[in-house]
Formats: sequence, C-alpha cells, structure tokens
Amino acid sequence: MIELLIVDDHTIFRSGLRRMLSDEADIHVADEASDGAGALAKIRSGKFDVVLMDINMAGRSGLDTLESIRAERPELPVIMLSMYPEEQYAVLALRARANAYLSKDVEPQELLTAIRHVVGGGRYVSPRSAANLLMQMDRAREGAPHEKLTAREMQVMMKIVRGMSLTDVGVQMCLSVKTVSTYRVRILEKLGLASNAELVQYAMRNGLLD
Amino acid sequence: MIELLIVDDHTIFRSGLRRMLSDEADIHVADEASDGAGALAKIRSGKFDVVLMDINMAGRSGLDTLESIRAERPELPVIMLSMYPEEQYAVLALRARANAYLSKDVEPQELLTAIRHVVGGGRYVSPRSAANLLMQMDRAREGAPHEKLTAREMQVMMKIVRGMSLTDVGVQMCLSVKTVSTYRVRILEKLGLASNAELVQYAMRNGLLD
DNA sequence: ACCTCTTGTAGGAATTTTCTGATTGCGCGC
DNA sequence: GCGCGCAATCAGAAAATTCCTACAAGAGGT
Repeated sequence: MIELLIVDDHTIFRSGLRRMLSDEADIHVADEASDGAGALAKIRSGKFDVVLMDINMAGRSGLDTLESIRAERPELPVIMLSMYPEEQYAVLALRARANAYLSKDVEPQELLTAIRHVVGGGRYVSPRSAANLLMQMDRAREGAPHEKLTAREMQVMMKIVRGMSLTDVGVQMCLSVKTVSTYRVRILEKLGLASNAELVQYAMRNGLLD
Repeated sequence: MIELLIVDDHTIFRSGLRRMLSDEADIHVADEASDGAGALAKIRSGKFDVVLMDINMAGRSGLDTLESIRAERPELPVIMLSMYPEEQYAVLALRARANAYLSKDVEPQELLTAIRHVVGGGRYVSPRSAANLLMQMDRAREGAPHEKLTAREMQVMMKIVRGMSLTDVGVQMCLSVKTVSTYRVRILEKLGLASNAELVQYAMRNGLLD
C-alpha cells in the first residue's frame, strides 16, 4: 500500500485528488496539508511513501518546501504539480530533485503511472512534456536570459513583477528585506535591466506574466 | 434537486467538485464536460438547472462558450470559475451574463451559497470582491481609464513606466519629488492599481508602451 | 589541495519613496 | 459672485529601498 501525502492550498483540488485516488487499491491518501509548513510537520512523522505537492502555493512556495524536504528526507519521492504549463518551473522542480513534474490537467491515468513510478525513488516525466522540457533545458543553456536565474531569484522576480513590495516578499519568504533586495539586484544584472519597470516589461514580453 | 453540469478541462478539478457537492442533499452533479463544445452538446439536452464552468479552458475559452450558451438558453444559470483572482475576468464574465463569478480557491461553503443563489436566475457576487468589481464596471463604461488622467499625470506616468525614478522625473520636469510622488498616487488611484509593477502592466496592455 | 565563482544570506548607512497634510488658483454651477 | 472641487504644487516625518559590503558553503576548474 502506497501511503500518500497531498499538499495543496486549494480545498477543491485536494478533494479531487483524494477522490480520484480512492479508486486505486494500492494507493492510500494518508493525509493532506494546505501549506508547506504543515507538510513538513507531517512528513516528519515519517509515515508517507510519496508526496504530491502543488508548486504554486501561497506563502511558502512548493519549491521552497521541496528543498526543505530534501534536506531532511533525501529519498522521499516527491511529485510536483503545477496549474500552469509554465515549463520554467518544471526545469526548476526537477533540478531541485523532484521525482516528477506534472501539469494539473494530466489525465488521472498518467498521475497514477507517475505515482507508482516514483515510489522507491524513480523519476517520471510525462512523455508529452518531455520533448518540451528538453527544449527548455536546451534553451536554458543559451536562450532567454531569465532561465539563468536560480530558483530563488525566479521566485522573487515573479513576486516583484506581480506588484508585491520587497518588504512583503521578504515576509512571505521569511527572508530579510536586504536579502530580497540583493536578489533583485542580481536579477536585474543577469537580465541586463535597470529598474523594476523594465523587469515587468521583460516579464510580460517573455510570457512570464498574464 | 438541483441538476448540475460541470465544465472544466482539468479532470482532477472536476472530481474535486463532484466530491465536494456529493455531500449536499439538494444538489446532483448530473454530468461533466471537458470542453466548451461538449458542454454545448450536453446543454442542448436541456436537463440541467445550473452550469459550473471554468473560465480558462484550453481551446475554446469559457467566455466564448458562455456566449454560445446565452445565445441558445438565455435563462440557464451559469457560474464561472477562475483560477486567478483577476477581477478583469470577473467583469468580462458578468458582462457576458454569467450569473456568478468565483475564484477556484473559494471555500466550499461559498460555492454552495452561489449555486443555490443562482438557481432560478439570480446573481451572486462574492462580498469580498463586490466593491472592487463595481469600480471596474464603472470604469468599463467610460472607456480607457487613462483617458481621465491630466496631461501632467500622463507625462509622469510615461516616465515612470519607462523605468525612470521619481527623483529623476522630478529633476527632468523641474518639480519636487514630492509632487511627482503625489501624481503617482493619483495615477494609481484613477486607474485602480496598487503598485508601479501593475502600472507597467497596465501601460503595456493598453498599448502605451512597447 | 587551492583558488575562484556562484548562491544564499544579511547589516548599516545613504537614498528614495510614501504618507499625511497644506496652499493656491481656476473654472463651474447656482 | 461665492463656494466647491479639482489640478498643481510642495513640506516634514516615516517607511521602504538601495548601496556597499561581507561571509559561508558548495561547485568547479587547474
């Protein structure tokens, strides 16, 4: 029996997963968490075989949480889900040692395949998105400048371009404002920009915002 | 018994709704569709009392579909759901005669309230977003909001969205920074925005920048 | 092994921006 | 022709951001 932990801040989505998985004899949704902190606490109990986590949660993001999980339990299989087809995140997630990355609109069958595949530490990438993903990784090697940003920098950038103040970003990410400000400087440097306004323009032109 | 049709391209989300609604004695999820075309076909059978539809579906969008539904069945209550809290969509949805607009992360209770409210043709708007919404609608009536800016405000706005600092704007325009800052506040107020980042987005979306 | 570069993290000081009011003049309606 | 609101302007205090600097841990090259 595969013991599963669901981490997602949308109640409806958690229910959906639960229901879908309830038909499977070998999978048991052992518990749910609605944020990263809750997830970490539950994971410490050590009774899960797989974690299924949303990548875009309010507050502490999924990627962040993934890193914390990796710090404590390097072998625990984690599948990251994303609402958006933002493949940038896929790259980041896999680099942060997620065992799988799936869009939330996958067919149930594929999710099941992924779950069974990662139990024991394997990795799974959707065939459909594999090509896409490789392309992204290729581009990361020389293409769009923002793919050179680290996960942290990307998170900060997205929050900034959506209009959050540095202070709020700091609070939400549990970092000093100074740190956030440093990230901002590095982001601007890496992208060759000079102001937040240009950053927002960059984000819109590169489809990071809409 | 309220007969309900769910339209959403995310299988998991459909399951989540189904599960959530299965606890309600007076509501019955009669069928599901995964896209607009399917939804229209099912609606022609005429056996639904309410349609619950995602606004952001791949392919034919929810809004599109809503218009088709209205053409055939002007009285059928339709509730639009969106992943994003973006109020712009809300306005569009309601203008296209949706009976309600909700973000997908609403509490289940609120969704139930909305469903019961719209049966029979009523409308429901989340109290939380009502005020915001009304403001948007007012603005929608009067054309592009930035046409209400004074010449001075417009000048300042353009310099800001191009990335100039308030201080530099002040120097260039021979004004105190304080004055520039005051203009900025007025611009944001008039446009219903909350930050420079949103201002830049606004400018780009409205062709003021490129 | 050693050196260098990158990443994640911040502190203190220097600036910039925001907030909270104010003042003045100008057109507009009654 | 008086008051009212709006546009343009700014000051002082308070808050946020930026600048410069630093440092430790890890990755990577030689």
